[in-house]
Amino acid sequence: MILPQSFYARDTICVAAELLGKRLVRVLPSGKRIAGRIVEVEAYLGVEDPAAHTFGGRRTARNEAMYGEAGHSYVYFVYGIHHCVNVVTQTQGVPEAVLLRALEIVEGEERFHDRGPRHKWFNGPGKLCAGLGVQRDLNAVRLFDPSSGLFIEDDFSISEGDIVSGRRVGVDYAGDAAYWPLRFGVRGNACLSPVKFE
DNA sequence: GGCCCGATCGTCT
DNA sequence: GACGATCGGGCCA
Repeated sequence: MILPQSFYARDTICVAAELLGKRLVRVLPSGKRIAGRIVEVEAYLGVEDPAAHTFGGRRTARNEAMYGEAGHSYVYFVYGIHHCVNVVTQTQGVPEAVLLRALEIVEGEERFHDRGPRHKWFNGPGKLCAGLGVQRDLNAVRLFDPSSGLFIEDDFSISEGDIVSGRRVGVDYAGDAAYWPLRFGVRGNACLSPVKFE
């Protein structure tokens, strides 16, 4: 049911595409379970990717989790307001990851009914973290371990024809790399982030 | 629906 | 001291 660590220790683009349809589960300190189907992701290809935090081998306290074992989380804080969560891929020392950008809720809906239309509850990386209560205390945790409070379960697989790809969002500083087709989504899903795939 | 803009602070130089 | 792997509100259509 829970995806094994070996799922993540592979080519980052493959992991990104195969994460679509899987179930991201958050168990809050209260024991309450919230889960959503992953419908949008972005791949970040490590030292050779100008859009990645680890471009050129940059290694700091913040991005240390990206250099760690596959299947760990990488949570960081942006714009002074939001958190974003990634899944670390590849082997130790190869700092690649997949950013989780949007979910379709499947468990715990009642908690969100006062937050506007359902398809906007998790349609962006910042809202995804806010909705699940993901902050830096969940950085570098094991996503293949149910005791982490954040883990990923097998659920659906999306066939290649139902996956759309496009440019990545918010990385214009990376030049051409912003246009590499490393964002993947479930075709036609209402819960995708607002930025269109081209 | 789309475009513009301000918020707000951790992180790195 | 500058900037960001974002969001929501305001405005216009």
